Amino acid sequence: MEKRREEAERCECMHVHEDMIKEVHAHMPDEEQLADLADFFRVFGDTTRIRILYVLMCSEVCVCDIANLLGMTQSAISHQLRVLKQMDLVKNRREGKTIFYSLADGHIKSILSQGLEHINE
Amino acid sequence: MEKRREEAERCECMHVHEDMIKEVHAHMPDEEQLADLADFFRVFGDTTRIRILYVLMCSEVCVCDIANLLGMTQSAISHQLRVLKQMDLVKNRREGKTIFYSLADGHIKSILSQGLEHINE
DNA sequence: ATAACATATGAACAAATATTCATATGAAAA
DNA sequence: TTTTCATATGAATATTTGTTCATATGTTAT
Repeated sequence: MEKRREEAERCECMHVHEDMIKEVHAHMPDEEQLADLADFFRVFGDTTRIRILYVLMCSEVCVCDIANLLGMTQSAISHQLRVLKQMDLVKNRREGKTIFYSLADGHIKSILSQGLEHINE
Repeated sequence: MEKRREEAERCECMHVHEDMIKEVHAHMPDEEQLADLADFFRVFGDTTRIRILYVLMCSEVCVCDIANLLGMTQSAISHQLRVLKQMDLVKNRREGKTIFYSLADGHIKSILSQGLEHINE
């Protein structure tokens, strides 16, 4: 029976109160904000990007210096810098042939620190 | 020529000072910490997990209530709760057949808030 | 014991992602 | 103008990831 099949995946328990359901929905960010939040944190979810951010914490650096510092190809770094730029975590500035990248936002450092705090218990 | 090929990907510029290179490496977390950091933030990089965390901010809830609240299958929620648990973001407690989940850590809320702050500029 | 229910989990699949390779762009130097 | 160099980008590929489906585990009630 179809009905049984549908219900197979749903459990019927309901420990939660009516007003709690309302509270949850009241505090839940809307779909767009949720997506933006996830996108934002996903950027920090890659060691290459985190390394780049740590480099930029020290100083403004050009793409190829980052590549050399991290021992990776220019292309890989460039692709990741684009991701970081799209998320407004870094900004850049041209000087002749060279393009210098720097942190766009002061509290990037504090977000990474909080992450470190957590993983070090 | 092999040499040309190798160098094709590496640029030779070096705007960076010697002591800067040292400073970068001094401040850079080691490989293990980088991986842990990335793992930690990647957990926040999915809307389902973020939604679960927002639910748990309101109260301790059982798996199937979360599933019902979010309109998702029990299995999907269970898989994600495992991820959250592995990362020590949630804890659980058994009461008969039911297993109640709750936030493991107070500063999860503050991390999400910082994320929201950033995306709202 | 057996049935019923809440949760967990392994396998399979589709979608997203990071890197590489080859090449394009854009600026300075020759 | 042509070459050179720093950077960007599109396509291809391998890996990771989220969900589903089917089923296992573990607890309570019958």
